[in-house]
Amino acid sequence: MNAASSPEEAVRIASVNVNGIRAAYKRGMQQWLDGRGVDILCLQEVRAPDAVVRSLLGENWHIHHAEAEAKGRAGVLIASRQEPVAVRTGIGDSYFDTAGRWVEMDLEIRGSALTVVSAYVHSGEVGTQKQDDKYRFLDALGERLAALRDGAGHAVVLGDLNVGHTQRDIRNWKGNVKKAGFLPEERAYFDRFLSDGSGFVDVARSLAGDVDGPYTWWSWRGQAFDNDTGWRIDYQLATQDLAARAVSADVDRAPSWDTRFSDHAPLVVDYRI
Amino acid sequence: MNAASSPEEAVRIASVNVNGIRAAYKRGMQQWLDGRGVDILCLQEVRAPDAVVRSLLGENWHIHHAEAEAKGRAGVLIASRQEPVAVRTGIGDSYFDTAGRWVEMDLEIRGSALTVVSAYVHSGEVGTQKQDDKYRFLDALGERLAALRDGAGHAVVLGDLNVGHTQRDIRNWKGNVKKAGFLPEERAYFDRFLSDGSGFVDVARSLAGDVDGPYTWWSWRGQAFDNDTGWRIDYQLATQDLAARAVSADVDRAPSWDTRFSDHAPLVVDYRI
DNA sequence: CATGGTAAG
DNA sequence: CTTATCATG
Repeated sequence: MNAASSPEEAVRIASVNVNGIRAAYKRGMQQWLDGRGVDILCLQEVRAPDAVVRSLLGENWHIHHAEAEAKGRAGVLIASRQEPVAVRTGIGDSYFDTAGRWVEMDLEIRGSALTVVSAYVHSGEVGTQKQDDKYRFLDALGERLAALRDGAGHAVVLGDLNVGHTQRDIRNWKGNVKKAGFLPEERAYFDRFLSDGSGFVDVARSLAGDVDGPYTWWSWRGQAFDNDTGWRIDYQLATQDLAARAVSADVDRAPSWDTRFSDHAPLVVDYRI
Repeated sequence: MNAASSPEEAVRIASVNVNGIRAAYKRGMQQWLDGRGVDILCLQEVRAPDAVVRSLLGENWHIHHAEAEAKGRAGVLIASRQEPVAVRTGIGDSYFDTAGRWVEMDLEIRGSALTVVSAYVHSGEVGTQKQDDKYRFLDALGERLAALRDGAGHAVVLGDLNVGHTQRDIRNWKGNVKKAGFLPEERAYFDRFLSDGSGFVDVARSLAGDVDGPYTWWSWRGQAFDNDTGWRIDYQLATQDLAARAVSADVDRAPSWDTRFSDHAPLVVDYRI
């Protein structure tokens, strides 16, 4: 784990799929947060009513939270130490307006405009409506990326995007080419999202280089965590100028199975703004 | 807790609402059973598939188990160390044939015929269908008691009958006169079941005498267990001759909250047959 | 293998 | 406050 506060002139942004914030807090998420000096905390799969979320996170945040219509499902939020300029809910396709999968926050950081998006893409399941919904959501995500790229300020779209982009992003890629999360059609979306000219950079991959992982999700089942049989499906996709200002990207993999507070690990990036 | 095996020439019959046999085993039911020398074990609210039940109880029982049609609900069984002469499922009213609330086992104990019934009466809820079902089940129970009384051998109808008979059977009877489990109409059934001429005796009451309790159920909530705010709703109703042969009736109240394996305590009776 | 909601107790 | 099931991940 890194220093307890972000470096001078840097903003620390963390993305975590908490898989139920109540369970995560029971398992020690607060201790992680206390030691991490996060400026902007972005969560996915919050799975709790707003009042519960606010009482868990405490008073010292400006929270923008979008619950799903279905109780106990999905839910995304952005919690900022600094007051936001604006907040929005919804990816632009009204079909997803009550899905609890997309929130945006505009901030002004030392004179620079920054838009942060916390996103939770569908898990999907081949041959079901869920997979259709996932593609439709990814379509909308592509459109929103283009609009953000064409905007004035910095932007970072982060969260659980539920797709492994390349063979380096999944431990057992050969066994998963027909599974939701590593389908060729899903991966092609990410080829487009991250192509030259897309205006966006996969910050963790850019800083880690051409290596396997680092993974951000491991099944609870079996020995997946202990064997590091994981998937890199949590991302921070930053506009080019912002990505160039990223000085570190860390996956806070827990030291052991029983110290995990979620099946996902936090992805923490420091941006020098 | 009593001696580890039943006295010579006595048969030890235990009744327990386990509130889910899997949870009960996790909480240490096996240790209770190991130390108790039970000859005939009668369970209610088993709430598990037959294969799971048999693997938990092990090989050394003759088990007659009636699951409910609805998975994870109700379920009663009788497990005997000795091979039964016959087994039956169902109280006689076919409406309850798949309810998982009534099983019978005929045994021959040193030349005497003994019928054991494990019963799980509905909890009921005032003003709902559940209360109607409870009364209908109690009607059938009354008819079956009469038939057993008129039969040749000994009989004991035991289990979670979900009614407190008298003011001595509920800690807070005044607060519960309008609650299912202590309604005048429900209590009147027990007046009839246990009247002179009914042929049946409430063994635990008969041996305990005119005292408060001993209770057999305490809500999981609050301090009900620690304060002994309980209900006596688990019974062994024995035919007169058999009841006269009961030498002890013990409620195995756990020493502390966290050593309970169910919200009900076992009711263990030794019959000198 | 975990999450939360649910019906039931 | 606990049980098991359920849909979801």
